[in-house]
Amino acid sequence: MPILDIDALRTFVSVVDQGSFAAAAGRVYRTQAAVTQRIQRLEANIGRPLLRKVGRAKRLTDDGVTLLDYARRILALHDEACASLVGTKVTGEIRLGAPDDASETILPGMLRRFATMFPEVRVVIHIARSAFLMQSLKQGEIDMAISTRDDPSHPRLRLRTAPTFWLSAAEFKLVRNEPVPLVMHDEPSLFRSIALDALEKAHIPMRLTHISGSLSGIRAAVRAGLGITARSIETLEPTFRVLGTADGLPPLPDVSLYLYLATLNAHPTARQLFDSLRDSFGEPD
DNA sequence: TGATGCCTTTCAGATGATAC
DNA sequence: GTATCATCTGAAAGGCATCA
Repeated sequence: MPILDIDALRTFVSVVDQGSFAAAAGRVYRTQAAVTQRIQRLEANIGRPLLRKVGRAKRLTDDGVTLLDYARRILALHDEACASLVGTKVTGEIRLGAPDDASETILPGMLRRFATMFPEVRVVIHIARSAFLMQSLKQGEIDMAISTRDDPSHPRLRLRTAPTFWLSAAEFKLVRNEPVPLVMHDEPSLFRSIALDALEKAHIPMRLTHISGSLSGIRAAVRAGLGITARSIETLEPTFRVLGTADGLPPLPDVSLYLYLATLNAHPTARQLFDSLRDSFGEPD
C-alpha cells in the first residue's frame, strides 16, 4: 500500500488550485522542475496518473479527483494538528462576513476549522452580498470577509476557484430563438455581470424576468421554472439541472473565492487568525 | 505561417540524510 | 568515512498558445 507524503499532497493540491505547475512552485517554495518531479513521484507511488494534459493545461483524472478530496482533508487535519501542538492561544471576537452561497458551503467548514484551531475565539457572522461585504470591510465594519470580488488592495488568500454553471429547474425548457429568461441578483453582482457578458458576447438575446436581492429569492424563482441563473455548483439543488452548450448557452468563466482581511480597524485576533490561515493555505495572491 | 513567449519535462550535477 | 538514495536546482529542449 502506498504511503502518501504530506509535501507531495500539498504540491498536488497547489497544482490543482493554481492551475499550473509554475504557479504551484511559488506556493510550495520549490522550483518548477521540483514540482514536476513531486507529482511524478506521487503518481508513481500511487501507480495511477492524477493529471492529464489537455493542450497546455492540466485536468484531473478520476483518480486525481478522488485523491484531491482526500488530500484536502488530510492537509486540513495535518495543519490543525500542527496548530494545536504549537499551541498559540488566540482569544477575542472577530466579525466575519460571508455571502449567501458561501454560508451554505465553504463557511461551515471554515467555522469548524476556526473552532478547532482557535476554540476561544468568538465569531460574529454577517451574511451579505460580496460587493456590500467589501464595502463593510473597507469601512472597518467587519474584520474579515469571504468574497468573490477581486480586490488586491486588501490582504487576502484564495480559498478556491470553482466553475460557474447555468442552472434551471429540472423541468425547465429553453425555447430556441426566444430571449433567455434570466433570474439574477440586482446590481452589483459578479454572477449577473458574468452571465450578461457571456450572453452578449455570444449574441444571445435575453431578458431579466426576476431580480432578487437575496439568494433565496433567486432560488425560489428558478425553482418555480421562471428562468435560469448563473451560479457556482453549490447552488445546485436536487430539483435543479445544469445547462450548457448543448442547450445553446455559452460557457461561463471560473470564479475565485477569497478570504480578505480588513486594512482598517482589523481586530488583532483577526490578524492572528488570518496569518495562521495564510500559513496553512500558502501565500496570499 | 512564422516568431515569440510561456510552461512543462528531462537531464546532469549538487546536497543532505541514512545505513553500513 | 564512504556508499547509497532521495530530492533539489539550473539549464536545455520541446510543446502549445497567441499574435502580427
